[in-house]
Amino acid sequence: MDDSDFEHLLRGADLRVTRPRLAVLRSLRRHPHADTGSVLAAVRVEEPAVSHQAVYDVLGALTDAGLVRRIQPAGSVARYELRVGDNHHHVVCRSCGTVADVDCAVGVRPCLDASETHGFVVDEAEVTYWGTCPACSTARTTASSN
Amino acid sequence: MDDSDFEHLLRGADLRVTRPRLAVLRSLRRHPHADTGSVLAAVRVEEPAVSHQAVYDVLGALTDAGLVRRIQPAGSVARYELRVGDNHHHVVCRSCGTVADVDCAVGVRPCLDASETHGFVVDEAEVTYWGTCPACSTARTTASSN
DNA sequence: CGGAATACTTGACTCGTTCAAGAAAAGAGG
DNA sequence: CCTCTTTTCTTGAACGAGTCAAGTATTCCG
Repeated sequence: MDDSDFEHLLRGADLRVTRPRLAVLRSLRRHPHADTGSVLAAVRVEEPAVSHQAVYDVLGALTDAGLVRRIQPAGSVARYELRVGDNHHHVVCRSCGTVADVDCAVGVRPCLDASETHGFVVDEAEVTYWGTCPACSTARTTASSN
Repeated sequence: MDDSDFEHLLRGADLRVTRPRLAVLRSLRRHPHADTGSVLAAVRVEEPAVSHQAVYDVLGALTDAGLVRRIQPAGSVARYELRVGDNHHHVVCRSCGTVADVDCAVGVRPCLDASETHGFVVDEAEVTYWGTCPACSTARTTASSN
């Protein structure tokens, strides 16, 4: 994924190619699962004049176009990632909020066939694994052994 | 689940039995998946003097004690339900936000065994099904056929 | 019934996100 | 290359769920 790929991605989605948009995409390539604030900070390293509203707009437009995916684990602000279309899932650390990708355990569309959905037409099954990340596990063990 | 059950539940969790707490529990019995605002409104029907902060505190205490479960689908405010400990899941309507319960499709702990969790110690797998509820499906079909 | 601990009220405040209006830039067509 | 229309960005204010803090009231143990 280099800049010309990003450009094609944008044009393919009928979106204009702008410096803020390229900067947001580059930032997400470097920092998957970044929240809006982090994206804004990263963007401003290369494009200091970009407004926070522009980042919200860009992330919204990219999400609507399907170029990025928005996730929002309970208790967290919105986070974004470039990896789309492969129905992967996420592990979230209860302690520090860190997010990591998890591939599908059961198959291509795990758990998508719910037993009884009360007449809902289901189009996506999102799995969130909750637990403790390696760093927080270590910290906790170390602390309790003192 | 009557009031004396609620009372035993609270005492069993080392929580004092108070009018606001009973009112919150009754409200959740009547309206599963209610958000804080709805709970507050329902509580005030019977207990007009209860503050919004009290409802936040009560819901927090009940959640910490494991008496209620907090869910928060992306884009929604926090919602609460009395049904705990059975690892059931939820369908959420993309259009109106309505939530319904879904029992486990695969077994008791579906998808809990993620293939590769990057060293995370996973203790829960939360599944959120996204789709369209019956009411919104009907509305959409009707509108487009005009 | 009295006293310590817990729970609630009040009111201010934070922060992620959205709204609105006008200025700037992209890119199609000439 | 230039102009015009549309989209995108800037600026600045506002919203709302949730939290913080200090003081008052309630629960319930002994």
